[in-house]
Amino acid sequence: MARAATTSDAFNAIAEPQRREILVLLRGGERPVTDLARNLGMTQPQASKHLRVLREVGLVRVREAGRQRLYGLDAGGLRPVHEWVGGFEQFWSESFDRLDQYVQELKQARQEGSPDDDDQ
Amino acid sequence: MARAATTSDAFNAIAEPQRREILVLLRGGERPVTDLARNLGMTQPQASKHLRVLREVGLVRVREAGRQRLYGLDAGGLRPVHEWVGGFEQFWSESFDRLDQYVQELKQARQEGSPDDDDQ
DNA sequence: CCATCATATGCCCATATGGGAATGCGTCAA
DNA sequence: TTGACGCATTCCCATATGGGCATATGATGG
Repeated sequence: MARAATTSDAFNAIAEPQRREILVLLRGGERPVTDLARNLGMTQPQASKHLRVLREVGLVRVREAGRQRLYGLDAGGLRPVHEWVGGFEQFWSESFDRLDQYVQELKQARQEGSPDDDDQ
Repeated sequence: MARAATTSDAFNAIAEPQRREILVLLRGGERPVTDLARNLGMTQPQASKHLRVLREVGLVRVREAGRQRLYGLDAGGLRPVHEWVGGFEQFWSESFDRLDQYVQELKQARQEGSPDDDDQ
């Protein structure tokens, strides 16, 4: 096998720097392909290809607008990534002495978060 | 060019499922290569290769222990990933209560970004 | 209906990947 | 010293990538 498909995962999709840049740009609102391409200094076909990957993974969404296709952010797919990485937070917070504080923050985050609670 | 090197980035390193599993296992403490390989159902050479990538990106650390090499987590490198993805949190948390925070970040992003912008 | 703009695709290529298998080493036990 | 163990490295291979370029498809304006 070769490397896993970029479209297999949000993890794989955001492994590409340019795709990350696209997502960041889209945070500012919907944009047509050409606009993205210009702003990121890439050719239109390249932008289209990256957008396709992002679309297949469900990180962006398209909306037809005349002869343009407006791409918009659909960040839901990033949530799993955030959660997975978050599972390591305690390991990069330097002092293990403050483990209790960590737990507190966890609890607090829980209160703020949606009422739905399940843990991994 | 082909795809970016897996060793170029924490983003790229964790794009591989098996590498993610390794990291999760290491959360439980240091482990020798063979142990990891067995636990994850992969061959020893495979484990070694993955560990090498993780090492080069700085996500794991080795410690010589007799004829074993104990690999341990060094999660610091995951922090940037967590932060980057966290920048999208407001977009998947449906509560608009945080709208103000969103606006703030938007402003900040604008300052950082190039002033050049035209619209469709 | 035709010229043009906005996108998506198709091709070709160089590259690095992850898998498999074999092997090179350093370390420890007898 | 010899043999077994633990791990890293090297080769070979199939695959999909991202880049560049040309072109097909669609919608728009005259």
